[in-house]
Amino acid sequence: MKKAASLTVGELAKTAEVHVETVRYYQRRGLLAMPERQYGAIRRYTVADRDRLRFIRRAQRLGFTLEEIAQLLALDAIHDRDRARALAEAKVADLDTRIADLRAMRRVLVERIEHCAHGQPAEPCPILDAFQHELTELSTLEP
Amino acid sequence: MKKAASLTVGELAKTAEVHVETVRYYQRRGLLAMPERQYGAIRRYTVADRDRLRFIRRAQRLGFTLEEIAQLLALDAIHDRDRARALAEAKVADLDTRIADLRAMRRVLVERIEHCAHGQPAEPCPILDAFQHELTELSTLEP
DNA sequence: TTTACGTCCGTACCCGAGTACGGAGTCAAG
DNA sequence: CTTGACTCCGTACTCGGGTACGGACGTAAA
Repeated sequence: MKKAASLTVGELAKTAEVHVETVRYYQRRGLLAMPERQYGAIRRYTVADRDRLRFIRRAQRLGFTLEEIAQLLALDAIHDRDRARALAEAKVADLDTRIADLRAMRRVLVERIEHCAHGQPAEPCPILDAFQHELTELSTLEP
Repeated sequence: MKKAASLTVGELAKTAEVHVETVRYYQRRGLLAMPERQYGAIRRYTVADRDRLRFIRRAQRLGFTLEEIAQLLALDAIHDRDRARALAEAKVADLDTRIADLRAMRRVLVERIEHCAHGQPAEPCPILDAFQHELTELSTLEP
């Protein structure tokens, strides 16, 4: 059986695989709430905090900035459903663009690898020549 | 008819949509060669430089760091075919992971949008609750 | 109840990826 | 042959996303 988890900042950081300073930094940025300290005691965190922290890290790996992640997290709290949906839909469109670009890049890379495997050993393997020309029509992400 | 292009750094920057300082920065980082100046004259660039510059920007939008891009560009110059292929294959694996993560994120977001559209207007639209739990099994990118 | 380890907090520092600045040199059009 | 725009180059600054440091306080186990 597991107790209703109450974590110190160090435990929180460890289970979410970040440094304690990072937790504090996210709190300063408003991405994470700072639980009240009881009677000048140390702060206690919950598994919800840990999940939120993990979510932030995943989103970051996917290329979202902390600013964008703050927006994503804010959807949660929005009671204006239309606005929440619109924001979420914009994020989906963003994801679609990224996925398409990555797939295009992958396609070219694989093609070049095969080409390289079948070529004459004497000549160099110009894996990137193709990039110069074939990726020209990639859709552009918003700036 | 087009003349055999020879660009100044300003023209180069403009056609690749970066700032002049960025060109200089990439040269310092070794991503871009610095053409010789003839007799203390100003430097002249070619369309190949422009293409390389554009490639760098595209790769960057896809989430590669300048360091990684330098590696990608280096594949071009490698005559050790096995090594070039191995590097390219590692990049493909990296792309696969990123694509999978983005798709997982997209799936969850779309599902939540639909859920939100069908729910009772009175309750909040917890678009992100799902993220907390359903994205837990996302593959992790290398750190 | 002391000792060792953790928390709390401010402040300072670091790295990646640029951006800005300013003085001297280059070049083309008038 | 001068004027105005551009180039060259070093150095300094910015901004996002953290890391490191250090002194004072909290807490659990010996």
